[in-house]
Amino acid sequence: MNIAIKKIWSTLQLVPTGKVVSYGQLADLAGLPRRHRLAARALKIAPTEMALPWHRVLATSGQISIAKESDNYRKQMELLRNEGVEVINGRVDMKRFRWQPDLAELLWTLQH
DNA sequence: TTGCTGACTGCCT
DNA sequence: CAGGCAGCCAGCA
Repeated sequence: MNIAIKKIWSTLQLVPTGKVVSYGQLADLAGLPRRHRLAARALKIAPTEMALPWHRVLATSGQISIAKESDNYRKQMELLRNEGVEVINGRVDMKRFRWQPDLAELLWTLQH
């Protein structure tokens, strides 16, 4: 499996409960600027048994980026609400819920 | 190699 | 706020 995909997955594990990131932000944090579409692909092909917090990734607009009719769409909304993230009309207020780690937090997280 | 597609973005109407 | 669209970059036929 592609090393870039693995970076996306491992970076996603750092996103704390109750916070969200955009695809582009996730790629940036993984050290892969301009690879937001790769981040999307990484989530799509991620094995279920990895138990990644895939639901904490949204479009930069705050919209859920899955087909509204799909089971996963409903599941993502449910998972987010379960951890305190407000979802209104399929959209999250990114100003309030975006994960914005500062350098100290990132370093701490990477050590544990 | 070429062309098309997509769980994306930013810009412009 | 909703579309439309070009740019983007892997994966796949």
